[in-house]
Amino acid sequence: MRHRLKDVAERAGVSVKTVSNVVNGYQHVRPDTRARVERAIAELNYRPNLSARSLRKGRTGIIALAVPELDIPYFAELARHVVTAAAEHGWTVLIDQTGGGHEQERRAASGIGDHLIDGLILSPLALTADDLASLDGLPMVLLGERVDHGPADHVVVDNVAAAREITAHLVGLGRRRIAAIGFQRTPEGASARLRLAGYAAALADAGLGYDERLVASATAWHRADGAAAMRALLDSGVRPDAVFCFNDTLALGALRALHEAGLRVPEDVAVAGFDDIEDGRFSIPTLTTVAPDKERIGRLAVELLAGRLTADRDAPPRELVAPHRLALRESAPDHP
Amino acid sequence: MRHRLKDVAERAGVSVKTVSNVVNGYQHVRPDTRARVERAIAELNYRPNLSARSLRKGRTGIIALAVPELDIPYFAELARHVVTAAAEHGWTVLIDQTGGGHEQERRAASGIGDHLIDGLILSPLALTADDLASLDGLPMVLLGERVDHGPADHVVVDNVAAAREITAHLVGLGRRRIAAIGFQRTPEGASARLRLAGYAAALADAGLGYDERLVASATAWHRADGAAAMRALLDSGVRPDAVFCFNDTLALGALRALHEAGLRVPEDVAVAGFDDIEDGRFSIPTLTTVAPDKERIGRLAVELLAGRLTADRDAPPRELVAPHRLALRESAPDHP
DNA sequence: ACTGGTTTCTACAACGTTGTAACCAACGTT
DNA sequence: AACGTTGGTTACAACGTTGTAGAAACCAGT
Repeated sequence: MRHRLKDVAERAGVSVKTVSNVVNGYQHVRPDTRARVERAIAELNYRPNLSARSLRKGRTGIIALAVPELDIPYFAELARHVVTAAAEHGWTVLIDQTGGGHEQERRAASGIGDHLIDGLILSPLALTADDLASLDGLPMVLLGERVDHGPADHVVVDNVAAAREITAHLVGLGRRRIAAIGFQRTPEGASARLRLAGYAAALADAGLGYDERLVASATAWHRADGAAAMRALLDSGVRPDAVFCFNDTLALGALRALHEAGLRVPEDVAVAGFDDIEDGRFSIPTLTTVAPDKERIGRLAVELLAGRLTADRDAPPRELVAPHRLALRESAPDHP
Repeated sequence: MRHRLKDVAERAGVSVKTVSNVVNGYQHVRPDTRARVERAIAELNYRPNLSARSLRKGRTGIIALAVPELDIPYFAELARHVVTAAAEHGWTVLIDQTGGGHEQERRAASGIGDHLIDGLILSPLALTADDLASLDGLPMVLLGERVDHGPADHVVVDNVAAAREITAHLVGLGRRRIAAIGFQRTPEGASARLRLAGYAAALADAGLGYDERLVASATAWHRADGAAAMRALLDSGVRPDAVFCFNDTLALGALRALHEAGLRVPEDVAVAGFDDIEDGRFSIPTLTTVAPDKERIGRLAVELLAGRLTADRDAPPRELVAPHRLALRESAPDHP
């Protein structure tokens, strides 16, 4: 049922290579030859065999996007943008879930399907600079935190600045006991550390002391963890009047815990998140958050990868900063 | 930097095929030969070239999962389960977003990367039986609605029964003016039609009339559509005391619209959804919903595909029904 | 030593594609 | 008329792997 170049060639009465030339849009083919070949292709419903093509060319036309979890909305939204941007380059995107595990990220980085992908866009949680250094040269772009100036391109948002801005916004609302949810002591917590730094900086800017008891950690960044952390804060008796959660799912969990505790948002406690996921626009109350430009992040990542794949294979690693803005909604509104 | 079987063979002092045998776990290789080859493999960090392997074997080891949108949480969650189940069969899953468009689904079904994937799990919105019939034989499993007994395997949930049960639950709460959100007149609305049928059946069971004005349509099934439909219902003056939304994101949007209208859930209006996405466990209020066994759906789909790929290539198409249950939460609680 | 069977290994071809080099024909230029 | 140039086409080899067939070595059991 599947036909090959040879079948098309026989039917069109030309050589195999001529058919190949037609398929690949080679210029110098006589119009009537081209027409004959195209008719044969259509009649046989010929489709090129990509395995053979990529064996021959050394390229597959597939890039991989490896994210910790697809059912974290931020990554799902990001995936859509990467797929869109990649499509413009004629690439198919293989989406891989690493689960955030160290070993799985290593596997992803070391080539997933082995020679199956031309490049990788990786959103690492657990990968270290050593890991990266030990990998043979699969062109790679990292999203999120830089892995200590590892040897790969990066697309980042300015986590410190963003966290500082949104914390400052809470300060501007007159809040004084501002908690933070999402700290992680583990090596995976690179983003957490940066966001905490921004939070602390904003407090210092405002002349507010940094109170360790207001900082709650969260192993993962799911809704359940946010709810648990919020409950812990409330139980500990440190009566916060605002919370900055290090991502939106944490914040949605916190909203839930506050609701269960009978506290009003934003009147009693203002809540802010990070990521600007779709849910936050419809939650009750809607969620104030840092909105990274995900579309831009996806596009920049694809373009960096495109660069690696064509021109500057051994250019020094670049780091691009994607813009962000604050999305002020009900949970911590524009003015007090 | 990339090595081939030949390089390993030379280093180990054996033939290329022997290395291939070692790599593929062939039994009859002398232990010391095997050890020598394995050392050479490790020293060279050899990785098989999957393009070459699949050209030779006619199999790639990749299956594709094509869903309308990844940032609809239901599909993201489903994707995770499919990936997990596929991994147990040694398959890599290429995740593809069709956008729900007719043409894109056709493209996905007709082979995405062309010879690149061994099989396809497709969650179609717009595909018709004619489309399927016209496709050459890529092994395929369809999720969700059957496409009018098309020639492919299916994994479904019993939409009519599930919708009937959850509507009956609303009836059981004493609600009498039960609205439905999510109807679609387009060909894409197969699920919508089944769920509407279940809704209507439950009303009939309870001796309640079917009132067309209580049925709101929604082009897509996003939060924004749910909110808009809910607002339209409220504005139309048909004062519903319950709403069955055809999926959870619609329901979350409806919750939002009810909140903005100053109505209490469930006191004034009970709300039920369909899908049991993570969000619904943390929304305010938490969401009563139909919980299809997504883990099972993913697993069944992979196993049907496995069957197609090995034994029964031309067996008659099978349809498997995945179980579902009701998850009763605050938005339409257990008892009135 | 001879048989038949198994284990261990190898040479070769083939999977379907494209890059290379080479060919012929037609053309315009000297 | 000889020349180079370009357009259009083709034969061939190669990409890295594995299936096939078979050779060589080994092992009993006579």
